[in-house]
Amino acid sequence: MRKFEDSIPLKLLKAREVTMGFFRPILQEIPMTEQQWRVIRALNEYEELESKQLADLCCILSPSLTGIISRLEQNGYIKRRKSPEDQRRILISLTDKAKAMFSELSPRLEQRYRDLTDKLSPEDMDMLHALLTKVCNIRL
Amino acid sequence: MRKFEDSIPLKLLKAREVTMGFFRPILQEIPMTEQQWRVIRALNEYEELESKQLADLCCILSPSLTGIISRLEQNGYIKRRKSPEDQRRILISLTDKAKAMFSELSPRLEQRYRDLTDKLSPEDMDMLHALLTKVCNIRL
DNA sequence: TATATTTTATTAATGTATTAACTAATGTCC
DNA sequence: GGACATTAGTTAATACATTAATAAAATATA
Repeated sequence: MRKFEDSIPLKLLKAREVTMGFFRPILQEIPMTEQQWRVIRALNEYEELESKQLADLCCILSPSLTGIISRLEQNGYIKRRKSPEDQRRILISLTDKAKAMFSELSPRLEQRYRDLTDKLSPEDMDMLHALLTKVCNIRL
Repeated sequence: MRKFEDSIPLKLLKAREVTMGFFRPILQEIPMTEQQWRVIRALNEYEELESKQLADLCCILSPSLTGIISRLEQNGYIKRRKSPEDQRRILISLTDKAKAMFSELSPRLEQRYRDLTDKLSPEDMDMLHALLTKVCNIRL
């Protein structure tokens, strides 16, 4: 039988832990959780998003996102408005404060990302991206 | 600048979500959380473990493990005793009830694991294992 | 040997994960 | 136009994640 440590889900978890170790110290300075930062980063790229789109992109379930959104709003990092066409939908975007914070933090985090990816060869990185994409597209 | 979705940590998270989707329905029948099952699986393989070893193997932080252990104990799945040499350490092992439950559940979960890994070629699986091992060994 | 330091495990406080149940708005069918 | 199902978002309940602080046992040091 396969060994405990040879499980793909467990190795994915550990790998993620290792990689997040590169970024957590910087995020703590704000402080900002990794989930909050994921939301900020997605909104920085897509300007305005519905709650569901945000959940999908960030890999966060709706009930969790509800709390994350409201905390980010309390801290002045995001704005919310109802969609004109569909009153159920909520449209979310960054405040100027969030954009400023993003500009401050982003370069340092990008540098860390380079530090991280530099530990693997470019070929390994490409292969890793490709394999993870394949895994993400597996359907039960 | 690299796109939001191209982040390795995010892809690791999504890949893990996809893979866990194969097992969650079965664990829910007990019910048993994925963290609890990870602890059960580790103990099934190593017989008896200290709390810290368990945390390391399962990739669970000590404060989380404290709660998981006590819940598993309440449900009659694990036993705990103090280490004779070092009164700080706690030694944890499975009860007969847990071993029986493991024998019941394990074959179905192993089948799911095969279903999962069969979606990739053996070469891709080997490559994925190798790359994840490399990532896990990266040090800040 | 008394004190300081380190280590293991826990507690506390806040935030997120997961499932189920719920509300409200939209869409569908007749 | 009203009963129906569908969808987006929230609430509730329980479990886990993360950091900091703590208590107790072992170790190191003076």
